[in-house]
Amino acid sequence: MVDIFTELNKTQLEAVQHTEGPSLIIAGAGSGKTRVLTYRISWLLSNGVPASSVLALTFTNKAAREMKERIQNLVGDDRARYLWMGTFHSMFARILRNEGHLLGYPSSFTIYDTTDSKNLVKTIIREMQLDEKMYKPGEVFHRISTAKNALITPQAYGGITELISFDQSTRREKIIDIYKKYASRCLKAGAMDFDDLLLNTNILFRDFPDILDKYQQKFHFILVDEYQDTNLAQYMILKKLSENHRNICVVGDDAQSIYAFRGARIENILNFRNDYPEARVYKLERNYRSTQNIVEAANSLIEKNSEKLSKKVFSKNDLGEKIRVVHAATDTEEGFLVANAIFDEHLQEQVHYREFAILYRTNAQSRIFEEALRKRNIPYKVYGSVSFYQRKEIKDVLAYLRLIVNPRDDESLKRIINFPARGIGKTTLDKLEAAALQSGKNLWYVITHPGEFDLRINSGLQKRISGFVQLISGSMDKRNQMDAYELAYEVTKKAGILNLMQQSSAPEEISRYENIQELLNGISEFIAEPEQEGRFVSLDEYLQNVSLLTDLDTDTEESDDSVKIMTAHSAKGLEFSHVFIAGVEENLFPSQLSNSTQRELEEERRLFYVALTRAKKRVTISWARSRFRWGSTISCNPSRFIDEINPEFLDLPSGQITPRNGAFDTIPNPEYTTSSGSQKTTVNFRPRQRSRFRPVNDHRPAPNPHTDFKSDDPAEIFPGQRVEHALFGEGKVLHVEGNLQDRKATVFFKDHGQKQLLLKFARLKIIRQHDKE
DNA sequence: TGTGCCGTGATTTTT
DNA sequence: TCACGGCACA
Repeated sequence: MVDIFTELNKTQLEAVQHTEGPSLIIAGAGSGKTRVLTYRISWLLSNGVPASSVLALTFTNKAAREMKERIQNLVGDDRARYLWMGTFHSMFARILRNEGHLLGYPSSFTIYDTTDSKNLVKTIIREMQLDEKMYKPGEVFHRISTAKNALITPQAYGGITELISFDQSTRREKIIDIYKKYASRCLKAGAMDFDDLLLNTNILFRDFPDILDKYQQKFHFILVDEYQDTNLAQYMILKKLSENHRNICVVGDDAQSIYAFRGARIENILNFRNDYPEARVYKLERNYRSTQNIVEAANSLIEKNSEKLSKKVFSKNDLGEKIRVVHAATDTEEGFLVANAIFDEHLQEQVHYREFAILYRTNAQSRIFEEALRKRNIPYKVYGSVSFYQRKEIKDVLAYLRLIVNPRDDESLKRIINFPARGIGKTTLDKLEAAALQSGKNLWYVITHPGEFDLRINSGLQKRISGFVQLISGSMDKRNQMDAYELAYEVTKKAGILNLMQQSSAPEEISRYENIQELLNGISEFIAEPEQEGRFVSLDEYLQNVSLLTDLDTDTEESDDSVKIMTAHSAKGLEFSHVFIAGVEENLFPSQLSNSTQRELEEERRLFYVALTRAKKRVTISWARSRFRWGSTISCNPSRFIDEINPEFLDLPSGQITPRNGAFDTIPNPEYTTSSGSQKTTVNFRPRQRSRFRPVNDHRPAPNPHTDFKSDDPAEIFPGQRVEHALFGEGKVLHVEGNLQDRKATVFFKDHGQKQLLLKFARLKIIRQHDKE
């Protein structure tokens, strides 16, 4: 093991070596909290603590993976392997796979994501014949989710007068009934949603003391990352599990609590010492990441919050530059100014593009920066757009796999019974659902026992349905002979999904096809992973793993030199040399929906604090005087947060912020003109393709040949050329039409025939200028 | 059963 | 503005 005495400062060392009894580590931004956690676990392991008795919880797969890797490096693979280290959800899912039968769940239960959950809520609302405008599925689901996070079961919901009277005040008194139905339907389907993983663990521990006892005995040491973000359900589980040994170590920063809107309770960390009076508190106050200026500026801002633990974060790094505050006339100009600044700094200061990040409050702001960066030919990656696993085609394929593993999963069945289209339409599905509802059976039971129901379905339809049944049950039988990849590949092929997409030349279809390939690659990587040690990996195992992934778990490859664009929320835990915080305006940051109460405003302020402290060297805050929102231009004022930073740390060009300050005028900006025509130049510039995020967890899909495909500029494509397409291979350009943005080419591919391709999507590589056969 | 038009409504979101 | 969902039609 590395010498911890040289690698850690005094407080860090103390926190690492504190083994017995509860401890609270207050870790300021950039203070080396991950380092402390990993060393602490390594310390435990190298002092003879068995890995299987250590439970280490994080909020993201990425954080868990990074820590695991670091621990492996410190103490070796074989020791680290048996750690219970992962996200709250995945660790408790693991417990529920083992013990869930006590609550009536199969060990191969399906995990519903938010979309599945909302769909089910919607179905129930329809069945109850409620007005969908009054009972919006999303809102109803949110109520249910909030209840679950607060450990309120459907049975308990009625007893909470606050909830009932709130529902009455919004004239939605049926929410309790929807919640009850929703819960029983999930149970019937053998499915849990994300919140159930926590709620059911609580129920399990509450109703089965022997099970609780077993895990209390098992986990001698519990460590929790980002403790400020735990909700009540998580808090209770931790409290119960640590009751016996009381070796719980929580790490967090109250100043970075930004998920209250999802049920996180900042008071969990604020009150830790009440729960564990004997707890030792360690404060990591030295920031190793940022310059003194950035740290001091962030401190001066967060001081405005009343709810906080006392700590004084400081930096011994360089003093650094002041925070630049710049403003633009319009949001479009803001995009240009930021893009130009990045371009110049990259060029003049030799900073890699990957050292830049643009942070904002809402995802909708990304477009402007995408366009501006593209125009400057600056590589970028947008985080947090449509998740890979949320894409329709991915969800469709996964629904097949889920149904094979858990035929009770009605949501999956509904999703795919008519995809690809096999002539089983809405009317038929309604009949099946009615039969299922009446009999209390699952849809799968209904379609496998059609004789038991009075379905009134004609023979043609019956044939099609039994074809579907055969497709699925055929694969079910092979679950133990074929591994996850073989089975997934076979199903996708047999269901005709691959064919369906291969046939089409529509750009969206091609992209879908590529995504499915990526998914399959991912499965293949998963089963080949060293951790599997070459054993047989079933589809069940793969699905258990995949349900809890999001594409934020993607590794940023070292070689990837691109500017990162994301919300301030997504940036938590990351660091960049140069950070741009954009759209720092009243009603945007802080959000207009969050400045009504003191608590909400304080959370916005913490979010801004998080954004500031991502930066190592330089922060640039920008705002625009007018912004295009929801179809019209609105005028904006600079955010109060700019005022709240001690001006001593700010670089305000003429001393104060007024709409007249042309702070960015100092930056060379040949592209941009302030004339009213400037907007036009950008408006018709559309993103060619949203930068895609590969689904990567611990298992990285094999590099997709299509991703590495180098294409030529659409403007260079002309009739007569010999070109290559990632999927269709070689072909000859017959005809090109349309203007630059909508340029469409007719290409004859020798293996796939004639296709029409929109050049802004289809990537073509020129092989020869003139096709001489 | 599949397609196209119109109206509505729109934060943040580790799982 | 843009995306999605509902409804009307073929």
